[in-house]
Amino acid sequence: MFFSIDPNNGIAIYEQIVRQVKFAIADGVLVPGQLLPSVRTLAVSLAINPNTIAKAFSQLQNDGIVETLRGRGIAVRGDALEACREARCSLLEDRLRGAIAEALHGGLNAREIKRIIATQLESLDGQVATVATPLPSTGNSS
Amino acid sequence: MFFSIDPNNGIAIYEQIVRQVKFAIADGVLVPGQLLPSVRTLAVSLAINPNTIAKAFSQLQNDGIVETLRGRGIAVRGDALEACREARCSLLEDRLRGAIAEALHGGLNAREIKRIIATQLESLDGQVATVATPLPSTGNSS
Amino acid sequence: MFFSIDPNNGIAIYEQIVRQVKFAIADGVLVPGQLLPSVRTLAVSLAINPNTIAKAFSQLQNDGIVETLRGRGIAVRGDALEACREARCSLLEDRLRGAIAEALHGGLNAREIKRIIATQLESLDGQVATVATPLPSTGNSS
Amino acid sequence: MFFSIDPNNGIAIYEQIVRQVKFAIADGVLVPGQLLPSVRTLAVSLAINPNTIAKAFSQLQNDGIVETLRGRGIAVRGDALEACREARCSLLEDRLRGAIAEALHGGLNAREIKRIIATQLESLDGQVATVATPLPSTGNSS
DNA sequence: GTGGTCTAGACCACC
DNA sequence: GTGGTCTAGACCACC
Repeated sequence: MFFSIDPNNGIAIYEQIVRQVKFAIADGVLVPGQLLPSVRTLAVSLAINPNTIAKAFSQLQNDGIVETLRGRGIAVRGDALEACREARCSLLEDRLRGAIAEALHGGLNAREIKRIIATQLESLDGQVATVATPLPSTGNSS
Repeated sequence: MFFSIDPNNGIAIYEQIVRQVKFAIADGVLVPGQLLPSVRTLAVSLAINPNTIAKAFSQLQNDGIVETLRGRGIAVRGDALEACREARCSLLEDRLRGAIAEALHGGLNAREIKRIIATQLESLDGQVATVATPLPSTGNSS
Repeated sequence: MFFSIDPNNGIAIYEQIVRQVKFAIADGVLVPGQLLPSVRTLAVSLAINPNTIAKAFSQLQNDGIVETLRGRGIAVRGDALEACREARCSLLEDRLRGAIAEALHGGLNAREIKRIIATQLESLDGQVATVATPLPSTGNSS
Repeated sequence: MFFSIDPNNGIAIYEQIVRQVKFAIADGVLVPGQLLPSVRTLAVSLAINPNTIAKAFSQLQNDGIVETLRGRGIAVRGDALEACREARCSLLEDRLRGAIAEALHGGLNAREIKRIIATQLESLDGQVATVATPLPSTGNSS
């Protein structure tokens, strides 16, 4: 499964799911027409109540990202890719901006922030390298 | 006032206050022995309910950062500086790490993340400079 | 209370609430800035689960009709009136159109439908006359 | 085929089929003794799951409108005409009454409702005429 | 099997 | 007091 939920990171669980579905579409992991994992399947595999999953999917439907096929499941809409790419950018930028703003406001200067970020990127990049960077020939991706 | 509260950034308001008090101490804006602004003063100036301020101060007391001086107010403890410096680092690192982790997990690679961060640093650094460090020549602002 | 819910009329309860809130705003019964009845209050007075009320209010927020004032309640937005007037028209027209289409398709002709409608209007109009037609000078309101 | 199903009009699909069968009988399009189209035929022509058709037919049997002729199919019962005429009236009246009640409750007065109805009758009557009344010489279909 | 709706009841943050 | 989120479990319509 391509979702990883942290129930204590301050972001509501259903919101984490909404974001990750959008990211997966933006990334091509979920393609237009494809069915999302079912509410019950996700609920079991993430150990989360089905209502919470349903709430996330309902919001994705409101956002025009998915559509329900009665009795069959919930599918990625044909026009979702572009919207998800834009959403991913703005969602991630917002979060990074918030974190950086707090760091600056909290008394760190740009150099210290950059050093922290570089450290985090190194340690985190390794963990997801096999998933997120399947192109070994990129050369200097960092 | 050195607090800036965003009621919609996902972090609880009382938690934002706790963090910013710790940052102010780590930064030397608040020094050991100094009284915090009163609950009422802060509530009015931030347009926030006094209960929320009180909850933040209560948590600061639990964290061993401040102490109540009966009849006088709430003061920064003598041993708070070191704890706040450590807390600042870990709090900010945690938040930055979370944001970066989501970005990597969401399909951005390190280069793209660095570009976004550089952009945010440029735009934010300018804004904060005028707000957070208004006294370039002061030397001993406390 | 200005809501009347029928749990068995085929329309979801939360959807009935959404419609009636919009109608109340369109009608001036709820005015911009005014707080909606609280979730708990409505739940008790309508004998409906609070979650169902909350779901309705959440959809009203998605529709841009209301906004939540943290800790105070949910208020009608300043720009809700026009949107609700338009929504009322289209929602009611859709439902009337559906009913008429079924009647025509089911073998009634326009004259029979008009007769039924006239009968219903007479009996129903009387019931709500004091609420819905406060203008005695209209002359031929029917 | 004399059925037109709208999967999104709020009425359950099987219920739409039940109603339309009754209307067809009331209208003489289906006569006592006549076989209904088979479950499979209807399922294909309406692009609906056979289970849904079967559920509708089962309810028609419970309502005493049709009977199963073993090995031959499902036929309109000899005494169905009168029951369907009554059912048609009450079903359509109920729906029209519901729509009108909501319109009155929602703040429209009888005059506005009548104007909407007249508009709908005009536009719908034309469309339905070509489908439901294949008699080009009728002249005054209302 | 699928999602949609609803009830019942809990905890949280904020006023 | 206020709304927001979450869990647990039920029933429905449709496939």
